[in-house]
Amino acid sequence: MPELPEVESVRRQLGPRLQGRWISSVSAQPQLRFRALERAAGHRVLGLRRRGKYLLGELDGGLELVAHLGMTGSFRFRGEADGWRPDAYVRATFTLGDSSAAPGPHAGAGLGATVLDFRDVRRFGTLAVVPAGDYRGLVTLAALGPEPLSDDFDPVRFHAALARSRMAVKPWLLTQRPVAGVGNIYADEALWRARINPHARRVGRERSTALWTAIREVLSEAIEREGTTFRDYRMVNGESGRNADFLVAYGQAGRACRRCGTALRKVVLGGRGTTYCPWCQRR
DNA sequence: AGATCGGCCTGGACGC
DNA sequence: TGCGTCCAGGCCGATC
Repeated sequence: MPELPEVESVRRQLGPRLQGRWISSVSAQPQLRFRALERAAGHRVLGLRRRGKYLLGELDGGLELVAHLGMTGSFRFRGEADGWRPDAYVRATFTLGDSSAAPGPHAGAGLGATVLDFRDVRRFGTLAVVPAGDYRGLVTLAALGPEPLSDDFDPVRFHAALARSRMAVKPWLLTQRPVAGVGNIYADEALWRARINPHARRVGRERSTALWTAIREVLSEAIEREGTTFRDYRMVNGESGRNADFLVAYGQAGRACRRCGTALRKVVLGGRGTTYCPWCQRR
């Protein structure tokens, strides 16, 4: 399930390949979560940024291509990465023209055209073309918290927000409001590291600072390993991330806690599987 | 207004 | 073998 490190790994491979290129055409299956995709045709990609789990493609003409990988979304270039061929799960296809070529109906349509496929088995992914920065209808993106690896993510403000919230700390993290890009895997990992019970509704300053640190560490380390692959997540070059072997909480229920040896417990919290150490992370 | 819950979507794991 | 059931979970809209 792509979270910040996975999306960042995709951005690093995709960005240089898209920058400066024309989108000559777009085709897509009708999807509930696709919006105005055809408006991207004839526009040039000026850059590819990431905010939380969102990829933001800056297009000329004041447009923006917003992409969210959902649970199973991935981008692949046609014919690359061991001869990738589209299958029934390719939901959208972008045909790209040269950096130098003028945009138009034929640009990039000839032999050697670069074709980018968006594959998404479970259709939880989002693709939308909007006026730049206009996130009406993308409520999570519009209210997205600070980037965890930037100076905008401040431990004092983080603690103040946590103190104001009356939610359990884990579902609160997953709202994307206190910090952008933390999903189920890295929430469990960070809470384990900071020794905080995922059900906790009150967290002291010391512990909240530990959580602030843990979030940054867990995400940075996962980026270095190019993300966590269980089954679906792949980078643009088709390779898996290498972080799965380093998880100490998520998916480890029943195994001995690395700190104290207690069997890790799995519960459902806010509708999501949650694994924690009932001893180290006691309330 | 903030918190909570159900729906979306599909393949794979599992039980009988 | 084959069928049915359950699970994974990010985001969004409805409801409390």
